[in-house]
Amino acid sequence: MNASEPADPGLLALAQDFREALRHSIYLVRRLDADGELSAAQLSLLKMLMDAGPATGGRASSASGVRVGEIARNLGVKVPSATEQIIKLERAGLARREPDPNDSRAVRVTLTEAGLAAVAAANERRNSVMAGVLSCLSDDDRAALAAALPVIGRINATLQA
Amino acid sequence: MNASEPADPGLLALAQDFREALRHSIYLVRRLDADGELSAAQLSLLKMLMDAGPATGGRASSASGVRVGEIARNLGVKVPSATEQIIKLERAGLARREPDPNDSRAVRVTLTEAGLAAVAAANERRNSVMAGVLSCLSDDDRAALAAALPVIGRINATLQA
DNA sequence: GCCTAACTGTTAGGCTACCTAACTATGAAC
DNA sequence: GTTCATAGTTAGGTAGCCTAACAGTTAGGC
Repeated sequence: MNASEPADPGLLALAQDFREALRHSIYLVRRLDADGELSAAQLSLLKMLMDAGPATGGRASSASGVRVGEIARNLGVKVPSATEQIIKLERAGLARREPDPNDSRAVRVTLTEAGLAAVAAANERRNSVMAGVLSCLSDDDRAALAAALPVIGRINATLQA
Repeated sequence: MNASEPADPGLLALAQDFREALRHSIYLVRRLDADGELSAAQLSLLKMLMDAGPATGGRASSASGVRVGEIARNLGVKVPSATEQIIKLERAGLARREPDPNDSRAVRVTLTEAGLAAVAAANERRNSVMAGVLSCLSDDDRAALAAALPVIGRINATLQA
């Protein structure tokens, strides 16, 4: 984390390779997201609502839905950016915005039926495209990829904090 | 590649997990690219010039530098987008645009000294940040990651074609 | 009680990077 | 030497992000 250390050369090489892999992957991601029905940002937001949907984090005391600030933090964007996306989704009938009964400053965002269906459809479509790409790999390659995904998840989780 | 096939459930699960990992990784990438000196798009372009720099692809007959169309294809963007970035880099003194001696329609883009230095500096900085992140992992995790990178590279190479 | 401070979200304005469509200029084919 | 294809640029538009400024709500200190 500290730039003042010289850093292990092997670690730097891995860092470089990983960066390179991610850099090239944006092309893949762009292709996946070019299916037109839902933008990457919007799908991420809807998915988040779905995951955290039914019961917020929470207790019976907490109302259903996710707060705007929480959404922003989860997506790694600032609050105004989240608001913008939420408004678009609301206009599209995929999400709903309701005042929080416990805190009138806050807004609770929930998925509509249509939103749930849209997430499912978009995910299915993108997954099948991705599966098509992965089907060209060898079994060993797929195993190596599968083994690394939790690691990448761990890396991303670290940053969230 | 074909949506009409039902597709192996295991493959679909892997596809979903991989998509998820990439989706979360954009946060990491954003952090890495937020160092201000060079945008992600510009660094990618400069890096490409550096990699393909000295001798295009080519023979002695081909002039030095990379053509705009080739740059666009390599970055996975359309030609006007490439032109836009190239012009910015040119204005910043990091790249040079010269007419192709063999084909007056074409333009050859090359790195300047300053451009080379900028790539090196930006890369170093980003690598050390990334290394910092990776240093929090266990040895096993790093090994798993290292094993998967060539696979991801293979996936990306497939798409390029 | 009330005034200030902290917090939640929206609005306004601006930036970057991408896109498509239309154009210019050169090269190649016949 | 037209005609067609190719290489890049220009013009205009969109999505998604940002910061700064704002409005409303809650919580604390006195």
